[in-house]
Amino acid sequence: MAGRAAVPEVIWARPERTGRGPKPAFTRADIAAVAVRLADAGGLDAVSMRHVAAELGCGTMSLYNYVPRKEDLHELMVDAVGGEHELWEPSGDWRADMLRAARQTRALMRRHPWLPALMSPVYGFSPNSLRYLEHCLACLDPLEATYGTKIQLIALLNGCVTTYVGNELATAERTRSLPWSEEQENAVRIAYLGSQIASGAYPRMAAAFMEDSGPIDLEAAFEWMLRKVIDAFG
Amino acid sequence: MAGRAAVPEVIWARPERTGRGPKPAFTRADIAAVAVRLADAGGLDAVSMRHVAAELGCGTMSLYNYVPRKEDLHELMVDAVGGEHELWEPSGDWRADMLRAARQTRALMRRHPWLPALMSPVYGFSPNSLRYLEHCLACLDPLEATYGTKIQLIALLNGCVTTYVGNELATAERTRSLPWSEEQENAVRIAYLGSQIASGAYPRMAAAFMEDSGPIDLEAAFEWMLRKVIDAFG
DNA sequence: TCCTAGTTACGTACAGCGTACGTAGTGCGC
DNA sequence: GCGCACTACGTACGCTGTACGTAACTAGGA
Repeated sequence: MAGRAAVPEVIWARPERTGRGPKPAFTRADIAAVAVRLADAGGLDAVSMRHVAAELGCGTMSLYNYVPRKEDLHELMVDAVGGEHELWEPSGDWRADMLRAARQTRALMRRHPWLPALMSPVYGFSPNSLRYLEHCLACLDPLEATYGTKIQLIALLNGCVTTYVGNELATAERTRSLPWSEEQENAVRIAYLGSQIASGAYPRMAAAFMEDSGPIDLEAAFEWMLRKVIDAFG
Repeated sequence: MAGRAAVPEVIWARPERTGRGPKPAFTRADIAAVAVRLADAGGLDAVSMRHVAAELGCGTMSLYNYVPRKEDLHELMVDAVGGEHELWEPSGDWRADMLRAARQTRALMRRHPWLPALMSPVYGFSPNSLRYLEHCLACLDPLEATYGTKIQLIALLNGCVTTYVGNELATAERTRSLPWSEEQENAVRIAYLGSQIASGAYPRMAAAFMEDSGPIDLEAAFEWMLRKVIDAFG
């Protein structure tokens, strides 16, 4: 009879404390905050059950009283930073509001570079995710469309932002614990790409390389992408 | 002096064999094929260096002669399945060609459900990725735009497909090694979502739930999303 | 032709991971 | 006040990636 439940559980459905026995020493918010801090400082790899427990000042296995599986810890983290979303009074211009939401999400992800890697539709039910989704729907009130369409718009936009920022951050995160720098890694990859292009097998890529459109403006590219997606909805 | 290089390396820049010493027992293609087979059968978790080596019939550490880091094994895998892309003669209608490419990518990801998780811009330099990118650029010849814009279009489209299919597959992959089924997990999450919505805190989500738009047609939603994005480019 | 240097092959070992399980101790509800 | 549900946590298992050392092998240079 001991042991973990053999049936799936949503951590949000599990009450934080049940009233019997010693008072829990921490809240979920405490735990999430510690995990987020560790991830911000040392990347997702720094978030291990042992490490989080040590930082909280308790034994490793005690953590399992609060967080049945590591995945739930991730869910707590996503929800915690989701709380950083600052909502606003919908302006009546849904396009502008969607832009604003996307920019905010991007800022959030740059503050917490591990976030894109944890983004999963599975985590879409956390309190702060629901709060954010409801807010976006409110912003979309002026758009004449079914809720189904609106939710698709939100999902598509979030997906694009996640992909976009994830790409921006991928190398940085990847090289965090490696003995060489992001610049070195990029240089090596670009050198290889150049050698391939020089082989003549990829004429259009070669042309793209020659195009020399000046320094890439990540900011502008992001805005451009957002507008394309938003415009697609009328 | 012994030990691995302290400088980044691209596996594709490293020759498959150098001519001295015993002949290698396997090719990269062999290794990639085994890893892909394991991942198809048991998910990404089944792809460990030990497991792959065992399947190849060699010692674990021998594998490191071919693949310096596990990450490179992933890169091999992505490239290997990228080879499954069947290219075609550009039709002259770039919209149709992009649709075709996206559908093919989706099919590829459904055949190899671990693929979305490994999709990273970092792997964009593998031979088959370059081949695919060049092909897409050829399809976009009729579109009047800079190569920079075209590459952005391709990236955006790939990102959307990855996000979309990744979302479709996330739960399935996640529950693969769990003691309960995808359906059970979904049921629990939806039950929780329902309880939250019933609380009245999310009126628009409640309305969305009530909307009852009939059974969700994933296929149609995917096509719809593609058209939206493609149409955004004119 | 032989020698040697660069490879391949692979066993051992280490640090770290998630977490199952067992055992104490604590305090609320009956 | 009794009992039970809960917290706390040490130990242990099987797994991971991979550093390192050693033995076998073979192509290139003398």
